[in-house]
Amino acid sequence: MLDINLIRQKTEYVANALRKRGIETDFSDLLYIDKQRREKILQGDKLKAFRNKVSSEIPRLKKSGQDVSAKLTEMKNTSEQIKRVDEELNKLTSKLNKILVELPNIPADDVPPGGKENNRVLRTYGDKPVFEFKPHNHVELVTKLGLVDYTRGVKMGGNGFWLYKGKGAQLEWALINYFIEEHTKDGYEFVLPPHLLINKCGYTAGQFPKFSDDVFHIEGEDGESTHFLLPTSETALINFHSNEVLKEDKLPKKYFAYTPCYRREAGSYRAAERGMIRGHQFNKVEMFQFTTPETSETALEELVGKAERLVKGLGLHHQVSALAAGDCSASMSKTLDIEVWIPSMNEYKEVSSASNALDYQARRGNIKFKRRKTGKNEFIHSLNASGLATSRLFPAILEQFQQKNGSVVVPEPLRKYMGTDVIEPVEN
RNA sequence: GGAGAGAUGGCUGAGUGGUCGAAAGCGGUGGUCUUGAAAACCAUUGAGGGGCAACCCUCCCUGGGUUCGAAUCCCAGUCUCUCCGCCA
Repeated sequence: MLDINLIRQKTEYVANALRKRGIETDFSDLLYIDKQRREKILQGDKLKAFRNKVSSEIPRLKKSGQDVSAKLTEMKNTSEQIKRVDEELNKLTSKLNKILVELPNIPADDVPPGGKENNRVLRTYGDKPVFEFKPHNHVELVTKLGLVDYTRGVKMGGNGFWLYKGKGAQLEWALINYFIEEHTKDGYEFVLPPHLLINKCGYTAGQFPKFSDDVFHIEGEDGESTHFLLPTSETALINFHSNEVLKEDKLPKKYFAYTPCYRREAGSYRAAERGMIRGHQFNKVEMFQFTTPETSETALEELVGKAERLVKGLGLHHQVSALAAGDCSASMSKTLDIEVWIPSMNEYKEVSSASNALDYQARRGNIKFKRRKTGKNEFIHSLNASGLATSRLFPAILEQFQQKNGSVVVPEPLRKYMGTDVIEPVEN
């Protein structure tokens, strides 16, 4: 949520910033409602001040034996007026919020304008592997190696689901273990949150109301959505401290969570993404930080650095990109992606997205900290970064580390969890 | 699933129609004392909003209602806790 005061005071600045996302906003309606609303507040406050004044006089007058019936009638009238004004005020407030809630975050100054095509590659690690044989794609590899079963996955979950088995399940779990170990070493606190969240959580994260259709909803007896399956544990973690006032010296708060992520991905099927590039469920470890406003920028660098170290540790060729404004999700002011090379697709695919939401989510979730110096409560800044999502790493590992004989070399950090250095083909 | 209890400031906890935004304690902050610290003592200490300001308004789980006036009374809902039953 954007600050209405900012929109009121720097209307052009906000409009220009949102233009970078490719959004044309006309704030005249919003500002008009805002003005009306403040007038209503003033009107109501005056009436209430009057009511309070007279109400406190009444018991005194009664005690001294005076007749107060005229005042009582007058106050009844005043109270009715107040009720009417409050009703109008409520209408204006919800009108205002309805608009405000749908506005996306303002892109940071150093975020390039435009859409995907303006994403900038900041740096690249390693080189594209060169094969002296005809390399297989990951769908062929997982089948030959018996790691992932698409047919049986679909028997259970339907289209868009797969299952891991044998060494595949172990490899998947090894990745998660590797991440957990690294984050724990870095002092992040491990959280296993609920996977079903109440709708308020989606609102705080910025997922709702606009992108409510992207997630799986759970309906109650009346057919209304009561919960939803989290599309990323960010949605859970941002709510960890909702409606709390944190102590400044306890910041930054650093967490990480492991959960599967559930997404509808309606209409996003692409033949090029068959395999495990895009499914309704995938595993992800997510890092999260609550920081003071002045430290969120360096926190973002820390998160990107951490995610990058994990990919480097696996020895995968990858790049880091700065997303253009239009490619950043609505809640985020700045996003850096880490993309890993998938040889068969001839493409880099996202394995981590690190973002700074500034106070956008904090406003929605009412998350503050007490500034020691001033004693005032301020909104915290929230940041999140995948660390990492497995569903693209798995194919990348198989494809980048495949051998001529069809086996795959296990990245060093995973070997202790796998109990093997190489995954060999199996009889199916 | 059945029965009961409860929800008040950072925390504990008083308050059952009118100087209650709210006692008291703890905690926090500042100070006195001390070589320093502790203890003790003194002072101070909720949040949000409107207004240039003086100042005013709102908030005692949420939403309605009664009343001139509600933390306090009534209705609905949410959540928490305890006990019983059932189940992983």
